[in-house]
Amino acid sequence: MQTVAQANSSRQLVAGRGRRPLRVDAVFGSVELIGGHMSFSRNAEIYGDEEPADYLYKVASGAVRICKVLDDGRRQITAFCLPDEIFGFEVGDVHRFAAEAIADSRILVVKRSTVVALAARNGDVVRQLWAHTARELQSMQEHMLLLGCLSARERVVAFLRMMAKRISGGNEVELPMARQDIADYLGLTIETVSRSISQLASDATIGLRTSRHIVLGNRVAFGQLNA
Amino acid sequence: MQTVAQANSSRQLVAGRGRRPLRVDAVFGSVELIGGHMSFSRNAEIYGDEEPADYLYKVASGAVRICKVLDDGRRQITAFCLPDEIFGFEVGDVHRFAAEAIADSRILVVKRSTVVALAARNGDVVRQLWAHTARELQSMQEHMLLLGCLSARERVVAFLRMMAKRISGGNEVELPMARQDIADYLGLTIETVSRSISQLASDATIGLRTSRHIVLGNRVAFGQLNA
DNA sequence: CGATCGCTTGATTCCGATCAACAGGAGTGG
DNA sequence: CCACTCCTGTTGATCGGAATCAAGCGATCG
Repeated sequence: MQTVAQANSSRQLVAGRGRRPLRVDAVFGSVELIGGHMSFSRNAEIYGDEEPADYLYKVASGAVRICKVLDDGRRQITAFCLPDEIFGFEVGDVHRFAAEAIADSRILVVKRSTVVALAARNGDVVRQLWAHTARELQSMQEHMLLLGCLSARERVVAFLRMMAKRISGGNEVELPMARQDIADYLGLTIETVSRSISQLASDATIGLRTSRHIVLGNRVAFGQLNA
Repeated sequence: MQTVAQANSSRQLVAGRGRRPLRVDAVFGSVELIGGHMSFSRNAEIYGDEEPADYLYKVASGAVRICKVLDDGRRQITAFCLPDEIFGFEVGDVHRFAAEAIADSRILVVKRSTVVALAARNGDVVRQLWAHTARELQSMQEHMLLLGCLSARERVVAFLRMMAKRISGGNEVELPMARQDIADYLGLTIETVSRSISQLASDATIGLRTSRHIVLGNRVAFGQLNA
């Protein structure tokens, strides 16, 4: 991990002092340049709910879940973060949700103070942070639609389609997360997720190479919300 | 509705040219100064899903629902907007959800281009927009927890507590929305909402002055997530 | 006044949760 | 190596909470 002073000199490198203003991705694309990196093994906590938010993170490899657990053990996963994606930056100074590694992961880290200092001087950085928050907001809204309206089967189909799009862009996925994580993301139980996937497979709506390796049929790959 | 030129002169007024930088609320607090206003009757659409996002709105009186309807008629309300609250500003140029008046409402309106122009020149404006988006994100995440984890009764209690806090700050609420809106917000049916409220009343967990006027008992007013 | 709307309540159905058992690896240690 | 356990995922049986279907009530309105 670097000091703020070192990060500041990096900032000038990134900003290209005296040249054009920072372009989109100037911060997020350059996390590698100004931060350190850490490794987390499967199920390790990256940060906890209510902990101070001192860092900004970017997935280098592996995958991360953003979640919160209620007193009685019920858990909701609000998002999965895949390679190249950013997480952990809060407007306040405390994390509202926890972040945990789904698989063994390498995570890039930048001090929050570095980003804040950057943002204080450069409006484009703030614009990027804002745009990033707005994209997160959008996917949360989509997810609320899923949680509020869709049946179990529909949720699983929507999930598989989304993961296929995000991970491979095609119609074949290697899921990085366990069934329990899928269940907690979709607001279902592990049994219901497993059953839904089995039924989709026996419908030939999807193909199951292994339990984690799934091939989407054309209906699922290109259809609308309903399967 | 004013022109951009007029709005720009307002900007200088608000910014206090040559003085301190814009304070928090410089944009949102001054919507009255730089925009127009419109009236909407109950159930009127303020803007639709997929429509161009040309304006930023602020509730003067009444209340608004932010929602999306699926092809088959299933509807999810993602948020309610109460007096003094802002809605309708998107990062992209298209609305992702519709906005409709819940009750007869007066809505203040500012052209998006005005805000964008302001933001282009003033970093604090961007910071405010970002902070606003971040607050929205936070409440969406809380709502996902509700939709993914809570039982019907728990959802209704959480909803009543939230509305009481937002509207009166105390333990008594006059709900501005119909049961159907509550149901679509909580991911339940109207019958389940009605039944839950009736049961809470017969438990003496809440008091029902009228169907919309609700008094929260101390357990509900100050308790945690579970009722 | 009938008609519509918002809300409530009752009866029944059904989807997903729960409880329970088991199969296939992966890792561990003798 | 095998026996062992642990972990993940699947499947079956049953239960229960919320959805659905249906009816009725009071208020508001044309």
